[in-house]
Amino acid sequence: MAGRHLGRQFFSRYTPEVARDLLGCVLVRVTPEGKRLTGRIVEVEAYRGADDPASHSFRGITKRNALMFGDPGFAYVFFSYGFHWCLNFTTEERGTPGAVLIRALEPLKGIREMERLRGSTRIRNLTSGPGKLTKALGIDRRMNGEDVVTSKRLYVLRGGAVDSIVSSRRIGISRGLKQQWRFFFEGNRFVSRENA
DNA sequence: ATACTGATGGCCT
DNA sequence: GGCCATCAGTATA
Repeated sequence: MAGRHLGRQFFSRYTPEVARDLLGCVLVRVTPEGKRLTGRIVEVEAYRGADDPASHSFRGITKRNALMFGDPGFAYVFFSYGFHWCLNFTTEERGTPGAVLIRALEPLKGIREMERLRGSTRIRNLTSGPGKLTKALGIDRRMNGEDVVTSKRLYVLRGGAVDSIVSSRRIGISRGLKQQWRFFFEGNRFVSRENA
């Protein structure tokens, strides 16, 4: 393992396990202007394949979801509700679909730049949702397919201390309600919402 | 505090 | 043509 960088093998596991282990890790985004923006991951959701009706990959491979079927450790960025981008990291071995949606961050560094990109100075509102955090980090379709294991502009550092973890149903879906595949830090003020 | 709604694009049936 | 892995604003309490 090279330093604190998350490696390929970290992502090459059962998706809910990867999701839980991503909590507390630090997401790093280096913008085209060279600004380094970082945030601690405090809320995630796991999505799998044929066993998960809420997943984009439930019905098999398509042009959009192909990354979920490929190698682990890549960014899967999709466009949501006509407005927002959502950031995921692919998981599981090649051929087994999976991805972890990054739902909320606790801003650490580059907060001034995040405020600018986000058009808001309310820190609690900066990255407390999947669409908010992509805007704050300047992430859009250009990051789709980025190899997070080798990238210099989008990667993840192993976390330190871990708080108390809670799980719940996933947010904003109507199927796959039985899986408790949303994980977040209990009581963290940057989580998008406490209950589901 | 919670509830509803409009905006808006792409994917899938 | 219907359905979203969302957010901000407005309305009601």
